[in-house]
Amino acid sequence: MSAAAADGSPDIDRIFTALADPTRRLVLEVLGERRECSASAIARETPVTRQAVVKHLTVLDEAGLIEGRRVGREVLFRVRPEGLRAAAAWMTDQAAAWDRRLRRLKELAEAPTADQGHNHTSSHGPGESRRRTS
Amino acid sequence: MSAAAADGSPDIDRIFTALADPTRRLVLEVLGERRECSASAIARETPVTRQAVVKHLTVLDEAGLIEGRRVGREVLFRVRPEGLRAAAAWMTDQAAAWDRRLRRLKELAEAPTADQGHNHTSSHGPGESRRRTS
DNA sequence: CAGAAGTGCAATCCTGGGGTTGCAGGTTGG
DNA sequence: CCAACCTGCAACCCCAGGATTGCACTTCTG
Repeated sequence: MSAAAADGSPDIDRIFTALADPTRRLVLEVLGERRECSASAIARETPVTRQAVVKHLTVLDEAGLIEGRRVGREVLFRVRPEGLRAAAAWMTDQAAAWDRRLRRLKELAEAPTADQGHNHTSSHGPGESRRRTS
Repeated sequence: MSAAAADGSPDIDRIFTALADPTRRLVLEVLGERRECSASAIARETPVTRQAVVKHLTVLDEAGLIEGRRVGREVLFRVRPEGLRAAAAWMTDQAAAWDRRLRRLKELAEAPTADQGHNHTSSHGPGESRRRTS
């Protein structure tokens, strides 16, 4: 049942993890070209064993990037554009947020700010408690 | 020198690989909040050692998601929104392509097509030459 | 009904890469 | 000039996960 992408939460982690693997992207591509496809069918036209394909399909499904339905003795998978779209939206948002900060930083640098003193951080007082930095 | 994202090619593989790691996303987030940051600074406010941070910064840089400039004795990194944007665009394109095919498939199924015979594929002729399917 | 084709599951192998430690080389500031 | 701080390798540990093999079960076809 996918376990993800059921609602509006894209589950970024699963999606990026799924998309990070080349073989998985290959499988996705094949699935994108054909309309519906079984694991065995994909395995037949890629240099990957059926079992490996199944694993990848599972990951892709959990990421909400594909969905499968059982027909007779075989399971047909198809691509789910919404998943990718959601992830794309997330990335665009992030980029926008960064842009905002950078732009702000820039115009703040150009403005004749009076108080420019770097406040020394003052965070190295007693008790480091951080991880060893070497 | 990043080695990537110099031109218009987003280098999907590097970007997704970079984004797939949680720690790397954390580093990115920190870098997104602060305007510019050194590796040591990031290491100081995350549960990661400086060396690990450096590795992640390298990966992010090669993916074109950040850029660094040497100042005095330290190297300051900043986020690069364009990289993310490019990747997002790629994903959106993919999703669109899939949508197109699925839509086409659907209207083709609804249309009263005369010739509906499944053409049997006929691809299992002589000479499999594929990998062992078990 | 028997064989072929497809799926599901479990055990195993093995490489990649995230994380750490250790040390050497540069810069900065008192 | 010396101490503090930051960066830059390099070697090493360790485990997640990608890939394979083997077998049992179900479904379709002749």
